[in-house]
Amino acid sequence: MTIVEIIKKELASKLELVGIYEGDVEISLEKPRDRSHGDFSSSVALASAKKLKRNPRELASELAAKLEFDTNLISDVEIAGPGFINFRLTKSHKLGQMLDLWNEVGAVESIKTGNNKRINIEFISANPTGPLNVVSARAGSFGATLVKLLKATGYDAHAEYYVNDAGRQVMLLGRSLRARLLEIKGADFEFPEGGYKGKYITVMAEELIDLDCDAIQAASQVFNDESFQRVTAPEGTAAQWLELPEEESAKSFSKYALMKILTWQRQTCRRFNLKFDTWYFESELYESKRIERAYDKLKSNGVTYSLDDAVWFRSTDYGDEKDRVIVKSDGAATYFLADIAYHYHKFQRGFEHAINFLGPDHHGHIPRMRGAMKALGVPDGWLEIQILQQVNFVEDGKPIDMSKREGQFVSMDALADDVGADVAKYIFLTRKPNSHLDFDLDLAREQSSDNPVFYVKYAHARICSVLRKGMEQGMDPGEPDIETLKYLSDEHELALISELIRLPDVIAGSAKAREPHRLTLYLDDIAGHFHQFYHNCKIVSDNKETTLARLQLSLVTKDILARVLGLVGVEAPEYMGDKD
RNA sequence: GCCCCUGUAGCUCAGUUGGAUAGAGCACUGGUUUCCUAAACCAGGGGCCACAGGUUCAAUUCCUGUCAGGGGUACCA
Repeated sequence: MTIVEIIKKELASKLELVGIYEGDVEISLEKPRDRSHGDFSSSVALASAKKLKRNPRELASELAAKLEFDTNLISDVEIAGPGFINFRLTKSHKLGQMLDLWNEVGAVESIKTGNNKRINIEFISANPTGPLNVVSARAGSFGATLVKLLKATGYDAHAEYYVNDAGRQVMLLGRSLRARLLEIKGADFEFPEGGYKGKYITVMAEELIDLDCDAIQAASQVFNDESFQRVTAPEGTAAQWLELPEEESAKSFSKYALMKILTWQRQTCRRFNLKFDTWYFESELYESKRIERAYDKLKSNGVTYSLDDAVWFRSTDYGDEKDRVIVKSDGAATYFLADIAYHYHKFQRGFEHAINFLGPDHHGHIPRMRGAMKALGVPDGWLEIQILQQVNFVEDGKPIDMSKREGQFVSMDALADDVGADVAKYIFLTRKPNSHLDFDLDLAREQSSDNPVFYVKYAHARICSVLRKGMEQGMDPGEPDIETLKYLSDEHELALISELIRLPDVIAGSAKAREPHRLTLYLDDIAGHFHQFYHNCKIVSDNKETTLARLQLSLVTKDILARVLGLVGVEAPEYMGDKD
C-alpha cells in the first residue's frame, strides 16, 4: 500500500464512525501548494459537513482525533483553515523515498505504466522547401522531450519525421532554384508564381553553378549511412539541366534542391540533438500504392462521392464542417489523401497509439483526419493531435514575418548561433504547448544571467564544485545511505528533500498531460531549493557526520538535476565558466 | 459568419485534472562575500485572476454569455 492509500483507508474507516460511508463523498487527498500545510491534505471534512449539518472545522478535529497511524510514517496530523486535515510525513519516510530515487526503485518504477505499448510520436515534419525555422524548434523541443517522458513512463516511444517530398511544393522549389540560377547567369528568367523567395535559394544557386558532376553526386553521399537511400542527386550539372525540356529541367532542379534541403534539415536536427527513429517519405506512399489502396478502401466503405470531376470524402458524417476533396479534378491525390494513407500505414505498422504535433494553422484538419481514420476502421482515440501554438519572434521591438515564401524568417541554425541550442530548447519548454509564445530575440541573444537555463546549470555546476571540495578534504560521501542521511534536520535540507521526491509525480504528470514544460518548472524549483540550502547550511565543515550527510544530499540533487536536464535535452555542466 | 488558442503584478509567464493568505523571473528599492563558485542568497513595494452570470461547502480553475488579442476557415501543403 502506498502512503496515499494508507491515509485514505484510515480516513474512510473513521468517517464511518461519524456517519459517512463509502460513496457519500470522495475522499480527496492532495499535495498542498503551500508546504506549511503539510505533505498531504484532505478536504473530506469540508465535503461531508453539509451532509451531516455540522460545522466543518469541528468535524475535522473530531476526525483527526480518531485517526491512528504508524508513527514511522506520519509524524503529525493537524486541522487548519476552514476544516482541512493536514498530514506530515516523517523524515525517515522521506529519506526512504529519496533513496528509492537514487537506486531507481519504488516510485520511479511504479510510474512505468505504459506496458511497453508502442506509441508513434510525429513532430516537426516540415516541408522540405527551406531550412528549418524556429516553429520547428519549438516542435522539436516538445516532441523530443515527450518521447523521453513516454519512455520514462514505460512506453515504447518512436520518434518520426514525415517528409512531404512528393507534392507540388517541391516542384515549385525546383522552379524557384532554376529561376535564381538563370538570374545569376544574367539570362532571361521568369520567377514562378508563389515561388520561394528566400535568400537560401539564391545561395544554393550560387553554390550550384560551380559544381561539376562529381561534386553534385558527392553532396548526396551524406545520406548513405541512413534510411535516406531514396534521396539522390540528379545526374549531370546545372548547365545540363537547363538544357532539358521545361518539365524535365524543373524535376532535376527539384531533386537537387530537395537533397540539399534535407541535408540542412537533418544537420539542424542533429545540432539540436533531435533524433528520429524514422524519416518517412511521402513519395514512398505513391510508390507502394498505399495512396491508391487507402482510396479504394474509403471508396468501398462508401464514404466518398464524385462531384465536379473531383472525388470527395464525406467528412461531414464525422463532424467536419464540410466535405473534403481527396482526388482533384485533374486526377491527382490531394495532400489530405496522402496524409490519410500515411496515418493508416502508421496504424498498420503496429503502433497502438499515435501522437501528432501540429501547428495552429492545421487545427482545421483534425475533424477530417479523425473522420478518415474512423472510416478506415481505426479505433477512436488512436490518433491524438497536439496543437503547438505559434511562436512570434520579436526583433528590434517588432514581430518578424515568418512566411517562408517571403524569405523573412528566423532559422533554427540562426537561433542556435545566437543563444545556443540548449538555451533555445529550454526556453521553449518553459511555456505550455497551447500558449502563444513571444520570443524576444534581442533579449535571448544577451546570454546574460537573465537566462533561466543558467540558474539551473549553475546549481548543477555548484554541486560538482562542492563535491570536489569535499573530496579535497577527504570527505567521500560514497553511496547515499540512511545511516548517513539521518543527520539531516535543517528546514532547508528537508525542504529540498521534499522537492526532490516529487520527481516521479512530475514525470508521470507531464507525460500524461503532454506538458513537458512542467519539467523546466521543476528544475527551477530544485535549483532554487538547492541554492537556499547551500546558503543556509555549510556543506563541507569540521563535523564529519553533517558533512557526509549534506554531501550525500548534494549528490542526489545533482543526479536528479542531471536526469531531468537529460529529459529536457540540456547538458548538465561540471563547471561553470567565470562570468564576463 | 463559423472553428481553435489566449486574457493572472509594469513586462514575460506559472498556478500540479475545484481548495487555505494567487506565485516565480525580469524590472524597481535596500541588504548579504575574512566562509564550499555572488550566474547565488535575503528583505520590500506592486493584483477587480478581462467582464457578467451559473454550478459548488469552496471557482484563477468547470459551464454559458460578452469584450479584447492571435490564428484558421482552398480541388495549397
